[in-house]
Amino acid sequence: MIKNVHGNTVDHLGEAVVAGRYAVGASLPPEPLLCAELGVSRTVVREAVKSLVAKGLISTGPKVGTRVMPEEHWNWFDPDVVAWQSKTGLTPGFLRDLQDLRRVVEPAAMRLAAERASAADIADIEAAFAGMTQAVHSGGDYITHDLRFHQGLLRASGNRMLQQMSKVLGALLRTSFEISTSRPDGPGSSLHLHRAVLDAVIAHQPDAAETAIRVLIDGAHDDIEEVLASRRHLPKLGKPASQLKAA
Amino acid sequence: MIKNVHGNTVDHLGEAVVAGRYAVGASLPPEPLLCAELGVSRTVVREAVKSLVAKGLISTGPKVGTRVMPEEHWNWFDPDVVAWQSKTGLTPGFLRDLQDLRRVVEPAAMRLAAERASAADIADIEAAFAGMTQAVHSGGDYITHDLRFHQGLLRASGNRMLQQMSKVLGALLRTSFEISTSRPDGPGSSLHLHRAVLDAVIAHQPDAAETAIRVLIDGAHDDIEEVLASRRHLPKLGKPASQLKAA
DNA sequence: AACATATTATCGTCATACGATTGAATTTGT
DNA sequence: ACAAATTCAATCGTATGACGATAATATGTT
Repeated sequence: MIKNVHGNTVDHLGEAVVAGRYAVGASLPPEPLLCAELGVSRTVVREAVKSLVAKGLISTGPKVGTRVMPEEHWNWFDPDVVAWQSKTGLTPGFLRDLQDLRRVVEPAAMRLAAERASAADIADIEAAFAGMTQAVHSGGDYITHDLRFHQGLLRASGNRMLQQMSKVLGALLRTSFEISTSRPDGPGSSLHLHRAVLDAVIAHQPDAAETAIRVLIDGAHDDIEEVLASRRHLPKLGKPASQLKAA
Repeated sequence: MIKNVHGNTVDHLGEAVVAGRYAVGASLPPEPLLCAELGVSRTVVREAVKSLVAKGLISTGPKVGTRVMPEEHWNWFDPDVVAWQSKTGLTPGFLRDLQDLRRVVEPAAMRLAAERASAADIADIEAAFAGMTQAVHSGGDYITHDLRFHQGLLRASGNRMLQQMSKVLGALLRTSFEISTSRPDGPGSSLHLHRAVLDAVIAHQPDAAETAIRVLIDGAHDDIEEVLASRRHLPKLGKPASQLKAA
């Protein structure tokens, strides 16, 4: 998946930082070294560094170098940051944060969606649900449609901030999906739960929508907590960071 | 407030984009023109542009130029983006989004804070509250301490994402403060409401903490809705975008 | 008119040079 | 010997010029 030099460099450095390859507060190699390591010009390295600064991952200064900022300064709602974290492995702590967030945000968002969803919103969500159904029955890409389903619901809330959380929550949904596929019936069992949410939104019933999503969330929550408890000795979940080479 | 050439350029361009100086989908002037306008080198312009791309405000491409992305693509949890929006004027729609968000997030965060606040967290919040008290009695900077108060509470929730919302919510708190100062007693009347929240958190009483913050939020909510309703003819709130010159 | 081709505007990348800042080493004074 | 002022040096910050890559537009051909 080759994009362009800039994008690759940002990804490479961002992933390295998020993966903890450099300790918080420590300095990255000086620009000339990074140029040599990555085989790109200083221009590219500098612009990539500026991108990471814009995402709150690092800070720079003359003589002081490029240092890793503390994690609470990182922009955790940035899709790239979340993607890098997902790629290097979701820590239990991060998963717990995501679950807290989801339990706070999604029920409230479903209420709003039930009140304000437009016809176009509904159509999008219906299409996503159709995709989920088909994926369960005839095989196919379930998770993509699942993400679109939840993303559509968040969008239907009509709130810019709530909508932006779909990218972050997506990381949680993906993990939850991976877990559910490893059990009998897998995602199929939750199809009707999704349908209940959508029906409530279509019927403009905030209470019912909130209740329905709570059932859905609690199920996923239990699944994840179970895995978290059983794998307590393992530090991380998700795809391990493997090939860190680029150039 | 001169910082450095890069920071000024990012601010200038970011503010211009957020202020809607260029229509969504439209192109900014080509790099050479921007260099001339801002009186900086192409290096600076390019790095500034990359920073804005990282925040989701714009996108670039050869021959296509640098175009403004649709608002739902902007990273609304980025402190800079929020600051630029606050500076150019908070639209009623944006304020409503913020209020929705606050009503969803803060009560839940208070519950978590009541369960997990550490001694250090409490000390921070107490210090902020002391600052608020002093500001009311002997005059001083109330809003700064108020922001620290709420930020401390969010931090005490122990959740990375919740904590990051303090910057965004800060824009709402500032507006709410500006409104409350224009009435008798101003912020003084809400001092005991803040105290109630803090006491509940110290006593580890999630229910009480949630109830207390709800009272606080509803008061601010009513104030803002009142202003929004009475100023319906005015498009925006907050400091109007005035000096857009830099260089 | 439809399609293939050439043109061109604009960003993408590279290379080099020098200025600015700041942490650390060095000197100096007491 | 210790502290304060000074010098030094590492690293990022900014400027400039050049050329390659890409894609929208114009041109030409069938």
